[in-house]
Amino acid sequence: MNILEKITQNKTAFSKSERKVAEVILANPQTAIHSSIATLAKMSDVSEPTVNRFCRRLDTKGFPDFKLHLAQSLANGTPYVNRHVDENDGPDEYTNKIFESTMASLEVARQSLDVNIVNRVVDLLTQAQKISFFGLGASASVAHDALNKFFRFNVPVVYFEDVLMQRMSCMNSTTGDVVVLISHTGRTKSLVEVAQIARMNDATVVGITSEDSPLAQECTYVLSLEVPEDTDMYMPMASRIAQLTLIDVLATGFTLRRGNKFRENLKRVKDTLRGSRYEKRND
Amino acid sequence: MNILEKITQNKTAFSKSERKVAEVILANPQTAIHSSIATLAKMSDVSEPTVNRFCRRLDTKGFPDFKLHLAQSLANGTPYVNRHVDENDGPDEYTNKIFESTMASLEVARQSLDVNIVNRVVDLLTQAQKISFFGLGASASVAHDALNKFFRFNVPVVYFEDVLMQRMSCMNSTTGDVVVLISHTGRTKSLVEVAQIARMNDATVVGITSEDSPLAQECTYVLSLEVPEDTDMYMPMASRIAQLTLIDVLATGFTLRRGNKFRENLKRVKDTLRGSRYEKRND
DNA sequence: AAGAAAAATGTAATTTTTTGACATTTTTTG
DNA sequence: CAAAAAATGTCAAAAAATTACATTTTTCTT
Repeated sequence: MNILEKITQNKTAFSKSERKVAEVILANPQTAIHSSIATLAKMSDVSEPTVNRFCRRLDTKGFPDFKLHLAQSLANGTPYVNRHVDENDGPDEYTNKIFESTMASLEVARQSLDVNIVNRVVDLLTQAQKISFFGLGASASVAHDALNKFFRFNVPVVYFEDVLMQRMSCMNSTTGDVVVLISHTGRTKSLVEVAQIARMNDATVVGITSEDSPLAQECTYVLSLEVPEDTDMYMPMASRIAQLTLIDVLATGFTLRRGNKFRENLKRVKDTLRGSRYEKRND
Repeated sequence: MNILEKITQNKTAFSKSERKVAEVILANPQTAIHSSIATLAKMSDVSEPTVNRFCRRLDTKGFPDFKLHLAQSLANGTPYVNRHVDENDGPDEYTNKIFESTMASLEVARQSLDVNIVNRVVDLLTQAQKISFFGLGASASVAHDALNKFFRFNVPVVYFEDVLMQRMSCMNSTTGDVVVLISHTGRTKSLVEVAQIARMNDATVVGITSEDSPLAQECTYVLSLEVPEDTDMYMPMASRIAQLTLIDVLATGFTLRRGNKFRENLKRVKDTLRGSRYEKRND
């Protein structure tokens, strides 16, 4: 586990002096990894062995080993989630915190994803007669995005924002149709009902939602994305971002599965757009 | 830059002994970060100062500093490979590659962002009489998402997918209105025209687009997001994800600026949604 | 609330690790 | 082939981290 999160979590279990060390490190981890144990001890106003004991408590071999772990936590690509925006943050701070926690959520999401199901869903999609993407509220824009991506593939794809339209669309579905439902919590009543309707009409229902949710129970396949809950108010909805990335994964899997001829086709679609754009200067 | 790549690249510039060190490190970087300079020297069959000199040649302060860099390179699991999806990737591979490249793009985007402009745009938004979010194609879903987020803030916010509606809406704009235009390339003709119309009608135009693009030229403020271009076909549109994250940043800045009473209000909106959801079991 | 036990912390010495100075070897170049 | 330059190693000094132990603080018992 990320050692910065570990520090944050264990904070209560620390002794008074150890907590002082923790504060200093959390306040400025970048400085910490470039300091010697003596410097850090002075900054925390404790003795050197205390810093050493602090390191050991976090299951590291000692101070140098601790620094290694810390460096890894700070490395690009593995930011830590616990960077919560608070009231007094300036633009610089909240911008960085949001980007970092978004990246961290993506990492968590990736790990929670079951690749086998991804593969099976890609299979399904390539063979589908019709694909529908539905979501409500914040997830609506994700469905919207999916529409955009899959539309280029020249497959029959459908998206409605309106619940009634979603229901009607599902009423008319048949075997071979795939309905993809997107919901972070998986507790939105109307969406669960849409799932039921789709299933009753022999469509295959794929849920992009959290495991064990009411929605998940109604789905044929569940692509579960466990993203840290947006506990506090400022927390951006990282779930959407994870969902979008998953859509990218599905779209990519789709393209790969369809093979070469299909990809050429895709290129033609891209070229068609050119007319609506200003040319790029060749500089 | 990733230090492992750096070693690979500079390999030719190294001296004979230094190359020996390089080999040993590249062969087993994990071992390297947990060894002392003495151990590593013995493994490479060179003297300790040689290892030290090797570290310095790579622009590090010394051996411990080198280990820190190395640890960071090793942090995100897959160190020195360029992560592009290729034809022969299995589900496991392309899933990981997409997640990783998305995270990497976010990092790049964050660094390209000018915080001062973020701050000024947040200012603008908090004082706006009306906020419009417009985008076309893939960026439409980003605008859609922005609508969702800002709608909760109980401010007059507008979003149209249709170009004609966008134009009409801008025709009617006045001083105090803010129009946010989203486009990765900034070369979509109709959107550039929308920007011109908005400006002619005294609206402030904010562009979320790439610097120096035709669209950027027409904007009052440009939030430039330099995201690696989707050069190859499989590359997902990471730009959207960066745009969404930026929307999160703006929304967060907005909330912070509005202060406490506003946040309580926000909580009430959230509570209202509860009726439409299945309760979470308390387990 | 006093005193004993346990836990936490600091001091100082020891050990380990890293670095610097300089000698020796190897390589390069005219 | 010799002289200069570069590379490498040896050894000692310096820096850093760790250990052992003393002192202080906290906790628990009576």
